[in-house]
Parts: sequence; C-alpha cells; structure tokens
Amino acid sequence: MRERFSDIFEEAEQLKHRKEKVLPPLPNVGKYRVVRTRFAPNPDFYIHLGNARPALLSYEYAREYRGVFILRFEDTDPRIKKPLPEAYKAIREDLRWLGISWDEEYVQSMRMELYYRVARELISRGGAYVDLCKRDEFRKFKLERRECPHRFQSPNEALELFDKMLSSYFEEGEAVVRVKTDLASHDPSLIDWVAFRVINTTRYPHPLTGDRYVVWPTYNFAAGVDDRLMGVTHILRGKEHAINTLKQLYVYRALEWEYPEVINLGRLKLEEMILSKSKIKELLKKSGGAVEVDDPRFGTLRSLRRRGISPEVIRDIIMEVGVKGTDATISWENIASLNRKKVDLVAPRVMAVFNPVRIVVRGVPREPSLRSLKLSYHPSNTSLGFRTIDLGVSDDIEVFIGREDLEHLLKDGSIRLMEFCNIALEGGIRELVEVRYVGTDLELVRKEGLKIVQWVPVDSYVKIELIKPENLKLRVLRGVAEESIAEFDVGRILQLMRIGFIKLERRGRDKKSVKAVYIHD
RNA sequence: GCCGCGGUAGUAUAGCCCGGCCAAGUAUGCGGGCCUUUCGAGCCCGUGACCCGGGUUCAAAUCCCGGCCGCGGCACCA
Repeated sequence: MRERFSDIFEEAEQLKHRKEKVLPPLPNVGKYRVVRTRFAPNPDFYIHLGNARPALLSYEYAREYRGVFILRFEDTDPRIKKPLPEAYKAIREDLRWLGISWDEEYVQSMRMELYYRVARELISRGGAYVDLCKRDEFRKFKLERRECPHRFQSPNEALELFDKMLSSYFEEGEAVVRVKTDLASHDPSLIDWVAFRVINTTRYPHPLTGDRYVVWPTYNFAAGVDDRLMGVTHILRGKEHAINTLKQLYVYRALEWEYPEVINLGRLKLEEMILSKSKIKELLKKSGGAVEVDDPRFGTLRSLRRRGISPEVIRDIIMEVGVKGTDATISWENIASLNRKKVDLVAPRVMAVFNPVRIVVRGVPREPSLRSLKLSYHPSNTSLGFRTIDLGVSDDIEVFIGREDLEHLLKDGSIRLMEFCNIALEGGIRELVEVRYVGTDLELVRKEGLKIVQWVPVDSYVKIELIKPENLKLRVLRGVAEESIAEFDVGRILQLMRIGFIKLERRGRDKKSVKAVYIHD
C-alpha cells in the first residue's frame, strides 16, 4: 500500500519536474500519423556527452508525442571507420544508463540487400550511374562543373556495371556509384556524390559480416534510405550534417520520396574534459593499455558514469541546453552543482585524512560515551544509520589529522576533533605532537571559532587511494579513512567530510584498503 | 575562399516566430548574512547580460539592412 503511494508520488514529482522544461513543439507534427525519431550512431567507438544530445532529445520527443524511437547502428565503413565489436553493446548500455529505451533496433550492415535494391531502382530511374573514373579525373570534371563521360550511360548499362561491382569484378577505387545532382552547385562536395564504393573486405573484414559484401553504401545513401524505409518523421542531428540533408534530397527527389523534418543541433563541449573521439583514441593508444575508455578525464558516458555523475543530471543539462543550433560549453561546476544536489541526501559521511600526521591525545576520560563513539552517517537522513568508532581504554589516544589542520592547531593552540572533543596543544612538539583533551563543549568551539577537523584513529584505519582528475592529469592521493568506509559496496557514493564526494571503486579483500574516484566537492 | 547556422551576465539558458506586461526571468559562479560538530547542504540579501552600427515604429532583446565575431561543412568518413 505504502509502496503504491510512494510510486504515485514519485510519478507526480517527475511530471512536475518535466513540466518545468518543456521541449518546443516539433515542426509539422500534424502531417504524420505518428512521430518517429531515431538515434543513429556509428559503432566505431563509445559514445560521449555530445552524442547524448541528439539521442536524448530524439527519445524525449518520441515519448512526448507517444511516437516511436529507433536505434540504428550505422556501420557501413569497414575500412576507415571500422566498427568496434564491443561498441554495439556498449552504446546500448550507455543509452540504457541514460534512461533511454528504444522501440526498434537496426544494424545497417545487416540490411545491405535493401540498399542494393534501392540503388537499382535509383539507377533505373536515371538518378545514379557507375563512375569508372580515377578519383583525380573525376575531381577535375567536378571542379570544371562538367559531366564525366560515365554520366551519359543508359540505366541498363549502369545496372550492368552495378552488377559487375557486386560480383567483385572491380577493385577498390575502380568503380563507384554516383548520385546525379545539380552540376552547377556551389558546393563541390555536393556534386554527384558517391553512394556506393568498393571495399576489399578480404583485407578489411567487417566485424559482423566478414567479407560477404564488397560494395558498401556511404553514409548519405544508407542513412537517407533508412530514414525513409523506417518511416522516420523527424531527424535531430548535429549541425555538421546540414550539408548531408541537401545531398540526400537528390535521392529523395529521384525516387519521389518526401524528406523528413530536420533539426540541426549545435555541439556540446564539456569544460576540462576530452570529448573528441580521435583524441581519446590517440591517448588510449599512446598509453599502451594504461588508460581505459572510462578514464575520468574523458567525456564519454562511461567516464561520466565512472565519475559518479547521475544520468538525471545529464538529462537535465541537455534539456536545459535545449533544441537549437548553438554550441554550448557545459561547465564542470554546473554539472557538479546539480550532481551534488542529487547525491547529497543519500551519501553517507565518513572521515578521511590525506597527508596524515599522528598526534596523541592525553587525558580523555574513560567514559563510555568518549571511548565508543556512535556517529550517524548523515546529519539529516537518519535512514542511512550510524557506525561506531572504538577508541579503546588506554590513557593516550592516537589519531591522524591532516597536515594542514595541524598548522591550525599550532597556530590557534586548540582545535575540535569532529564529533569527538576539543583538544589543546600541550608542551611543545617533540617527536610526536602531544595534545590534551579539554572537553566536548561545542559552545566554546563556536565562541572561539575553533576549526572543526576530521580525524582517523591510528589503531583502526583503512588505507585510501583517491584518484582525482586535475587539469587533464590524474593525481593519486593517498591517505587514511575510518574503518567503516570499507563496509560499503563498490560503486557507492560517499562524502568524505570537508574533502568532497567520492565513488568507491575497489575494496581490498581484507577490508584494509579502498580505492575511490573523486567526484566533486 | 565558398556555403550553412548562430551571437542575452564568468558559464548555460528563458524571452525573439506573434514589438509594449523585459530598467530582462532561472540555474551555476562570485560577495555578504543566517543556520550547521564539513570548506557540504539549506535559507536570505547582493553582484552581473540583450555583439556593433544604422533603419522601421509612439514603442525593438524581439522586425529589416550592413558589419564584426563564433561554430559547422566543403571525403570513395559517419
């Protein structure tokens, strides 16, 4: 019963939330029976925050109009942008992590016969021809705005040549299918662009189809045809594709198809992070395996996930940035701030000390309340429970505090050990810093403005290794943390008091050490 | 160079289509205060922007023209 209510509440919350940032209406929705959108990545690598913009917006629009959202893998280049076998799965995972689900999924390399069929139709209608020019020869014709001799071939001649291509008669570079376009076009790339080329798949096997096909459609042909075949009504894609719409339009006109609505989106950049596919690949290669795809410095979705960024934060930011052609530079501060709000309520607080210095506290009374501290994991969220820090019965209690906090102690003469007691410097500093217990009074702390610092008992601690990205470098901080930190599962987000939020990545089998990634302060 | 798309505070965004209600809203940042056994969170106050120049109009962030700047494209890549 209660569960059902909380579900309803949650739903209402979400609705309210979503209402705040409504998407602008899609153009010409009335023209179509049902809105169909798609996200069409090349599975040659993992996707990053920039890809998340068209993916998320396409998905959200499909939902908003109760339409259909399609995932389509565009893997028609086994040579230059060779598909990465694990990327198909990784992209699915990353999308699901973002909260995206799809109604239909296609893989272009499995649809080759379809493209060949459409190509035949296009050729029969005189909309395309088989060009046997050398690349340079054609370029010359193109720049002079003249037709190459092959452009005059009849549909039947062209069809024959196309069949020859399919039967592996031609080598790479010897024949391509070109779409007839306006020769006078001001943009040379538009002129009689290539729809199919020969790729030697014996040498460059496709990870899914091996050497089964040698004639491959280019992006513009495959994507253009698929958008039609899949009934896509609204295309949301990066503005780098603007020219492609123009190219594909020639195929559409020749086949008497109507082009879908197109919205071009600006690029998303992430401050202090590497998004560029090629740069990431280069770094991975150079490191020889030391750097991984989910390196916290990268802008891949996997990296953001590893860094403990909530997928809702990414959704919120993309919705905020909106549906337009302007580029946006997302600041890490902004992401951190939004993420902090999500994480603050559920992250247990624990103490850890970096640059630890040992001090010995003398004169702590033997009262149970001072020898066995019961500390709650969160100041307000009591459901997170509490842990106990046992300090034993000896007269002297040794603890670690940070070197910087020691400076405060030396300067001010006294300091507050968080959730424990006030201490004051005693004598001088010999081998060991010796301090004296001076009570637990908090009023004093406030009145005198004492620093309140976190600490870790020397008798019971866990080693912590914290990876912190700084200026595109990874710093590894080593320190000590209270024992309870090792009770949490890998993947859990915690707050180290006065240090920041972290995500646990590894835990020693003996629970004597943990590794974590720094998220933000 | 050619073609396309944009330019609202440090960052991001709302408003621009349908001119007045915008001496421009929101988030984050920054400054200050309250609260707090965190340098976190929360609450309160403050800070700060319509790229430039012309035009249309009683009235322009919003419409028109020119300039400047930024981004993207100009592949047998996607």
